[in-house]
Amino acid sequence: MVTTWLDDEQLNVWVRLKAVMELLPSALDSELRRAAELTYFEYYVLAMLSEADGRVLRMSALAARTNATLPRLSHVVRKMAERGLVRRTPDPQDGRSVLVHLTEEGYAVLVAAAPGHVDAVRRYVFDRLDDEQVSQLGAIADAMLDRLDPEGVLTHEYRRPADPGRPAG
Amino acid sequence: MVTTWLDDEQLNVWVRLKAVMELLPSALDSELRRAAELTYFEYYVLAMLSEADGRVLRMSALAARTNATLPRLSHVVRKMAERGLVRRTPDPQDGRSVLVHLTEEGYAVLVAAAPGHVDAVRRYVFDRLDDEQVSQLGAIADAMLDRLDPEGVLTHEYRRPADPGRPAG
DNA sequence: GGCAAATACTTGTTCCTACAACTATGCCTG
DNA sequence: CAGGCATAGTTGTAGGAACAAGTATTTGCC
Repeated sequence: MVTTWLDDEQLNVWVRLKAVMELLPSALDSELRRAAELTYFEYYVLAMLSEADGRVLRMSALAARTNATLPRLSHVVRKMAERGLVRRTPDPQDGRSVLVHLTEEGYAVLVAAAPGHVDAVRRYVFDRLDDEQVSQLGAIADAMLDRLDPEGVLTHEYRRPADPGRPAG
Repeated sequence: MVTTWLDDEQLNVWVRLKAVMELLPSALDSELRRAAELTYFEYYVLAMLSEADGRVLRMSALAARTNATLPRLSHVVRKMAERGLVRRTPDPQDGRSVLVHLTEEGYAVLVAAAPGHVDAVRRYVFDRLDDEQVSQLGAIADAMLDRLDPEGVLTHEYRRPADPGRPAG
């Protein structure tokens, strides 16, 4: 371990980055709960399913895309199934696996929630950034992800030219 | 509500920013738990106290600096007091308030944990960024904080010229 | 083809956090 | 110098996530 301290500018930047990481997710979570009775996490479960072929994913694939542990996802999906947002079926290919399907109702809930969520993302993130800063932020995030997620599990296929599928966000 | 969709680049950047916000805090939390038996939150409780005059803060001031609710902080501080990391005393100025003091032991734990934590921050955040990107990131975070924390409660005094106090992180 | 190991999930427990209700102290107003 | 209101914390309860253990299915190997 090298124990080099951060210089003053780095320390300053870190304090602000840390503040953003604490405030932004909870701000978005609040808006989703209020407007759509969805948690931030549940929203992205629906979003990931909506982007998948046939709107179906196996539990483990869904867990990877949402950065969830399997136990956590299992509990959440059970409750979402009780609400009718998703449906679970056994995988005919592999009896150990469970397929999670996005229902019509779940898709409708996502479509209803998406504009408000996207609007919140714009307000909090993009409104005050010019085009150059947006592309700078992309490069910076990429650099960090080299260390944090070298496999690109979470960025999925978003490191290639953008997937225009809607709704995403 | 305006319901403008994000353009492709914005969507791409958002996916990556979101990934950073999910992975980075938990990566830092893991390292602190492993190396120092401190949560990310507890570490910053100690850090905020260490930077305060006399290494003392009132509960409400500490809650503001750590972005915690008072109930949450109350529980955590009670446990940290049981471990001997902090000490609580009534405020002679105001009988409603409680002063939280950093103990020598708490300071020692912070000093022992800081190098590893700072090292992790460097590895995950700064190592792959050049000086220009660091300053870009500072400006970008500032822009977001205009909306997220207009009062600057969390950035405290870090928007002014850097406070060289060590250890911070 | 049968046994061991690996995979894919589920269930149960524990810890942590948020929200709500409560207590105690200080302030302010008539 | 009351009575009412605001402030500062604590405690209790309920929901969410992490970790550990258990179940079922498939795969690999002799």
